[in-house]
Amino acid sequence: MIARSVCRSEKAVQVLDAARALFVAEGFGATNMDAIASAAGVSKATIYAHYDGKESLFAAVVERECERTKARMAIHAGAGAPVRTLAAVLTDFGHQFVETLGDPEIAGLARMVVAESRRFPELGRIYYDSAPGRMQADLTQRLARACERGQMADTDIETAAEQFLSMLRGDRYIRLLLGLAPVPGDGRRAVEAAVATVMARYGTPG
Amino acid sequence: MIARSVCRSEKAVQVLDAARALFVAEGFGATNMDAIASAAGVSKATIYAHYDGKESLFAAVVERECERTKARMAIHAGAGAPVRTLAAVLTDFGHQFVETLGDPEIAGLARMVVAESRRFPELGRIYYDSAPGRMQADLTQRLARACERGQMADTDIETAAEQFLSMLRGDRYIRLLLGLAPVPGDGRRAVEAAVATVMARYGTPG
DNA sequence: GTCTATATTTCGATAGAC
DNA sequence: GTCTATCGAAATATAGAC
Repeated sequence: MIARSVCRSEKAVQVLDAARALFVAEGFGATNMDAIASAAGVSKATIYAHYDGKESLFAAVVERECERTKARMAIHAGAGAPVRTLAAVLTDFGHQFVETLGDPEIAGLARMVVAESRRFPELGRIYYDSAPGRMQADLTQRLARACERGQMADTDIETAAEQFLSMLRGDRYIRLLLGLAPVPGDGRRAVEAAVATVMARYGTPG
Repeated sequence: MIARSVCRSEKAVQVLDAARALFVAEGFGATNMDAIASAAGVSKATIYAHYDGKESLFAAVVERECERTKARMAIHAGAGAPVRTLAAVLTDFGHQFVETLGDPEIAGLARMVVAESRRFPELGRIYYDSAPGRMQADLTQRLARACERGQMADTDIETAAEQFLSMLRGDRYIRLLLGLAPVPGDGRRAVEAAVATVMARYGTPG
């Protein structure tokens, strides 16, 4: 399957980049097509030659960002010993996840999609499947493998994954969505605390 | 201190009610003053007689909703025995909290504030202090009392409170913000699981 | 495909009568 | 305070030349 981005001309990509920056910074309603054209270095007519209109352009921006996010959110397995402790797996995963959450591009996309999910309901679903749903699926799979190794009590791993991800998000996620300043150093502390709690509840004594 | 709402005339309240419904349903950008006037049964000029403009009206709506939310989010202590187990306190708190989250008015406010927090940064702070921050403070206080009774290990109760609240929100909260359909029965399950996890980590053996 | 210039609509805000 | 009627700006979208 060929990604649609490859099919886009150079100017079309410039438009998409400029639109992304403005939509993320100002929101859909507060961004106008003149500003996008100006930022992209093209005329408005050129935008309309490539996209059906403002709403269509917005959808294209979100869909491309979701594809990018999938790639950026890929959590890499640690390069340590072939078999690692559950705590090590969770800690590694947690730090990567929290760092990703703090990324302005990732956070900006989340805010933008939440902001406009009333006007574009289908984009909410696309985003959910690309980011939160994907992390949930990824972590659940890792926990399943830990179960097979006897590192976890044989419980509801879906719930365990959701709880761990939720604790990693914590208050930080809400504050991010609201545009409030992050508490420095908060992320690392949250990872350690979340790992400790998951281990206390789901870890095997051995 | 006298609440500002008491000072508002009847028409001003009609406007506020109509504006709330439309802003929540359509967002700030997609709502126009004609629609608000029409829904409120007044003329546009009347709106401008009571509010400085669209942005000012929006701020008034959010501020009033935050005040209402404070009242609706008040979690009532259980009317059971004078001294209750930690698990009972958490379960009671959790069910009330999850039910509140599912309330369309509460959820609608959250979506609306997140959506417009770029344009109105100060409203993000007001909302945070009224709702998530308030719940965090409330629960922390309850945990402090549980500590004094020896029902909890003497650990970081701020973190314990944040973890519990985060697990209660879980995926539900994100789905809510994105306008996705809730999973039925999901809330009750989440409460039980969150209580079990907190007890495993922070509960005293006794 | 791309540009300049313009058409057309929508919408926030106001003037003036009562 | 409230209404009807309207102004004027802003913004989406398009026409027509190159």
